Amino acid sequence: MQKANENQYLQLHQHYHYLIQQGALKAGDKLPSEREIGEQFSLTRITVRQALQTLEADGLIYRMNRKGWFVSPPTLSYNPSKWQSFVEYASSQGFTPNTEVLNQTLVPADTNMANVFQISKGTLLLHLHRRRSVDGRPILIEHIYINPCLLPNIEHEELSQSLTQLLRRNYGETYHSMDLSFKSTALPTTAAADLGIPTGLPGLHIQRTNYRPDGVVLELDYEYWRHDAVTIEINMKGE
Amino acid sequence: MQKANENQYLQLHQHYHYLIQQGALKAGDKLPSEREIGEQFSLTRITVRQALQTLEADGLIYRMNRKGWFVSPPTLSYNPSKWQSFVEYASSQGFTPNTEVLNQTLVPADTNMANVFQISKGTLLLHLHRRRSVDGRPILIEHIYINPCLLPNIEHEELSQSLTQLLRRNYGETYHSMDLSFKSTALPTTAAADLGIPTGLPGLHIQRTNYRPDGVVLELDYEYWRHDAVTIEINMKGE
DNA sequence: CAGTGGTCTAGACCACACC
DNA sequence: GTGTGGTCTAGACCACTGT
Repeated sequence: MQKANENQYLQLHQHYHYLIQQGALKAGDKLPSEREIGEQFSLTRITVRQALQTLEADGLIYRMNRKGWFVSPPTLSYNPSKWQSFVEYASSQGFTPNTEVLNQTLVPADTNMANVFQISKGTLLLHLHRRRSVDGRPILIEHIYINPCLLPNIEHEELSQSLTQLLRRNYGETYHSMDLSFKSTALPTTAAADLGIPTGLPGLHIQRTNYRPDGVVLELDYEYWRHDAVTIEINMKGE
Repeated sequence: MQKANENQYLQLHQHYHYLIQQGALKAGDKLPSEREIGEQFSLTRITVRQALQTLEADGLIYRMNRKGWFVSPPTLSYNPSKWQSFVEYASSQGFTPNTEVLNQTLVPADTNMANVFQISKGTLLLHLHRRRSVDGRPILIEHIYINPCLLPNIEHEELSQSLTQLLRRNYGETYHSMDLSFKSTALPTTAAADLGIPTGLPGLHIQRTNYRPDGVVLELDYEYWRHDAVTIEINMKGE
């Protein structure tokens, strides 16, 4: 019943914030159940959940659907200016990366895609839908569109590997420049489902367009990241 | 009482999502009060709030403290690779930008700052705490640290203006390169308070380090953005 | 099966904004 | 003042996980 300086959910938030920062709770540790926490602090489950959701927004904890709340591991650092593949930068940071191809189809280009790739509407594009994980935790959903005319037989390659490396090795293609767009937004329902997390959680949406040296678009990439899984690092030279 | 295909809060979410996308609700429009919405759809306030918070996570609506919920305006596009000032890129996108200096002090460098600026611990740094708005809506809190030894008398300048332009005009300094780091995280309590929004909302944290041509650090900048106010755009050349 | 989080009801009081 | 969102109580049932 205390109406002290602080709201109760913020006090509970600070409690766990402290435990995690001090290392009393470590990455991957499971928190007590919401009901247990409620009993321990004489709080309603709703209040407990508000505290947990605030910690989740901080990126300090995450939930596995109906399994419980867990302390978040450190974030992956993603540096587009290094032109490294996911496997390269995840491994070099001590994570064990994994890629799954969820779907792989040829789809006709709509008006927008036709514009981007400078092809006529209806031309078939390779659509690659992948899920990438580190240490067994899914953190990223990719939707990649590639113009197969530029890369004959690419659809018969093993597409769970690094596209960067695949293109270099088999087709001699080399990325020349890319446009990136970052937006913090809730994960779309489908991406959240693919990641196994509830709809509406904050996420990071990245759109990437890769160009060949001659300016032709090689690859269009929509990425949906867990908001707490990644830090973007970029080094810019100018001006 | 319907336990149909969809949760009730997701149905309500879709309802407003549709209204906003169709333009029936426009940027800046106020939504009905939580209690009114609850009556209209026979839902509890908690369920209504869950739907509203999901729309907020999408960036479609935002709240003004105890005033109500409003439809979000379009995002500001921030392109660090263009080396433009806030005023330049906000104006060119049709927004009316504004900058307020919340605080301006000389602070002794701690160990970390001393390392970054390659000065001895305790040397005085200029700390600039600013709030930036577009069309009257605060969207960004800045904490800037500058080594005043490199820029004599800078503390007597009008510091609500663009630092980029100020440095160019008065000191001949020109940025040469910068390191950027982006992280999606909840806004710290103080930043949320400065922005007039509740603690714990998702936000975008940007850390920027600006270097002189000789590699000396000119400026260290911590930025906290509303998550729904900005899209980061970057063009990279390589490799 | 029991335990977990996910959703929801039907209220309550508070602090603050606006009039 | 009244009305708003902010916080909180004390329950409930459901869907799914792991045994």
